[in-house]
Amino acid sequence: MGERVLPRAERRRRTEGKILDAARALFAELGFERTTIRAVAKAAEVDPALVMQYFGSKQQLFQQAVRVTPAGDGELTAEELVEELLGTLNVKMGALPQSSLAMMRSMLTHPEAAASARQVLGSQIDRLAEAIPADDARLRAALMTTIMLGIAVGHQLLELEELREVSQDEIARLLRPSLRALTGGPEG
Amino acid sequence: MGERVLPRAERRRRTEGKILDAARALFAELGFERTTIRAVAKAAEVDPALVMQYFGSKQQLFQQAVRVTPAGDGELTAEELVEELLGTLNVKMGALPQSSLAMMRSMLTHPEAAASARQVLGSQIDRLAEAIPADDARLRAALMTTIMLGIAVGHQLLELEELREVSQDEIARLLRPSLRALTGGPEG
DNA sequence: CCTTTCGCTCAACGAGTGTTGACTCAACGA
DNA sequence: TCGTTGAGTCAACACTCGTTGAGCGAAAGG
Repeated sequence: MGERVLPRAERRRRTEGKILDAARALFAELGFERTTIRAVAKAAEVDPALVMQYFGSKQQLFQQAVRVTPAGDGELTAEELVEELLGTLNVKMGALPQSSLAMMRSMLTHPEAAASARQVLGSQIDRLAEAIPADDARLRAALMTTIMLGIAVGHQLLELEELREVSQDEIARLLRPSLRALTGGPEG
Repeated sequence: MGERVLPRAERRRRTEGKILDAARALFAELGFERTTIRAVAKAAEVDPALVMQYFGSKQQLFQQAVRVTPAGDGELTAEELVEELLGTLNVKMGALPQSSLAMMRSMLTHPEAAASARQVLGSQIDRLAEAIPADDARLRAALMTTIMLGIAVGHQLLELEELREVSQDEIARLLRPSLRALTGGPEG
């Protein structure tokens, strides 16, 4: 019945994938501490010992699960910058990748997730700062980044109803002037 | 030397206070999961069993530790509203109360802390919405609240250097136009 | 064919956790 | 003065967790 016998390499690849998917989902929902190897194994329909054998430790499993693709590069104008930030909002609304949610969920309580978050946010700040023509560009970039962080936390993790019951377009429309106010200009 | 004998009631009061202070500090630094009853007891120079005897369970100790004083009331204009938000920033910068930090630290990973955070943020949203003359007042209030949440998380919990190395006044000055943009007016 | 490799499971260990009950002893009340 | 209360301690239980090592059975390779 459909249960084809797979070559070893392919079988391994699929099992690893199932474990990583299960780990990402649980880390994203519960955070590092409340997620147990046993629960991951059960969700992946696998023995707990296999998870250890493949990933070494819970810590390394977490690292693999939250490994994130570095953001793009390229010169930006201030306006493009705002639209890009609001664009990530679109992604966030629908389905921010489980790996990012997993990192965010644990960033306040798991030291390694915190370090990872600082690095991701830091590089986003660097990127934004390049596009802001002001001597306090880094501070402005940091404020824009933490603003988006707050929205993501409130919407995705705390699931505030006031944000959940409206469309991403409406949020983007209201947020645009607030971000624009930070993109530069001495009167800002 | 100086170790006066205290009446029972006073002695109890002080011991409870020491335990609560230690609990708040540890919950604020480590979050709910990583904070152990034993560590709280050690920091309070007390036996772990006494913590249980006084507070019933780790859960109830946490509830007592994060119990927060409800925010003030009163009518506000839109401008006063922005200044009040930026004012809480001043408090946050220096020493946001340990009880609030404890709640925030755990709000992404501890269900009860999440519920408490939703309630606190929700009542702040209600309060702000009353001062905003627009039909999407609640959404605007929610955005302002999550913006401040993002700043607090980035500054107090993630300790982003870009925010830590500047004064609260400078942050307030840059943030003011962004918040003003949300206080009302059909032009967004 | 036989041997080796390896995906995978089983059972267990050791450490740390929240929590409990029996106990000690000084402050209290009559 | 004497029994009672209650603050505080000690040792342990029951449980869960991450982690490990031995072993099984099928695929791989010659």
